[in-house]
Amino acid sequence: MSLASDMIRGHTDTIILAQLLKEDSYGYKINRAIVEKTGGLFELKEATLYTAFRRLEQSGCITSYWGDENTGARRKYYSITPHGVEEYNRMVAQWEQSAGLLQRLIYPE
Amino acid sequence: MSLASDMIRGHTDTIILAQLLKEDSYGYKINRAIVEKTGGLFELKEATLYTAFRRLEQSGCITSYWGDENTGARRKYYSITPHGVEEYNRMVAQWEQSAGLLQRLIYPE
DNA sequence: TTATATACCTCGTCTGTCAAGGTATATAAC
DNA sequence: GTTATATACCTTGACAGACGAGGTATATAA
Repeated sequence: MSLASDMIRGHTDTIILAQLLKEDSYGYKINRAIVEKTGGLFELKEATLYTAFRRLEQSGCITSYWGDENTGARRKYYSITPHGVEEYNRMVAQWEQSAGLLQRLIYPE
Repeated sequence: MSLASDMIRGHTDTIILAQLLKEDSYGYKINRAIVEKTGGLFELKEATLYTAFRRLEQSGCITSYWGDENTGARRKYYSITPHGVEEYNRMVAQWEQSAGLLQRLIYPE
């Protein structure tokens, strides 16, 4: 595992939920958006991405439906649920808190 | 695992090295310093702490020696090595980069 | 002698990540 | 026609870090 991944570890769900706040989307597109936003510095590995979708759907944070494209590969779309929005807000608050803690901890004195 | 722990995951080594930059120290004291610095909001679990010491010593980032207390429980002191300092600097840079990436990723738009 | 604080350690489990593999559709190149 | 690339989904098995639960030992205070 790369160091950057270890740093992002635990935030995968938050990142995905953030993408879904704006509009429904599907795995491939979400990953492209992440790569673009970070200027190619970060991407979610496919296995990680689809594991996260399963986890989020099981916990009621997202729901899914198949798109009705009549051309190209099929797409599975995801929607964020009200519970997902709550969880998102909670996770962002957690991130802000733990980022603050780390700032205090990783610099000497 | 608590959410906060998952956020800190991967930063344990950096936190420990940061403590050792100032002076040699031992496990129990390092943990107390962390609890104090974060106002009790975070602590390293003992199993995590001693796993990290083993990992850091094996990778040449720290060395250890037994203290010569003639009272109380024995203490195992750790020193950061030049290689450990390098690693620390690398990890801090990584943290700063990934914190920036996350800022861009966890907020919509 | 019982409790608390200090101080160290290990074992086994859990969870998130990811390499490696797979399937299927559409387009462009040769 | 077939080979390559892009799109788009998925699963399996292994790995690594975190940690609950247990253990050992010393000193002091109740």
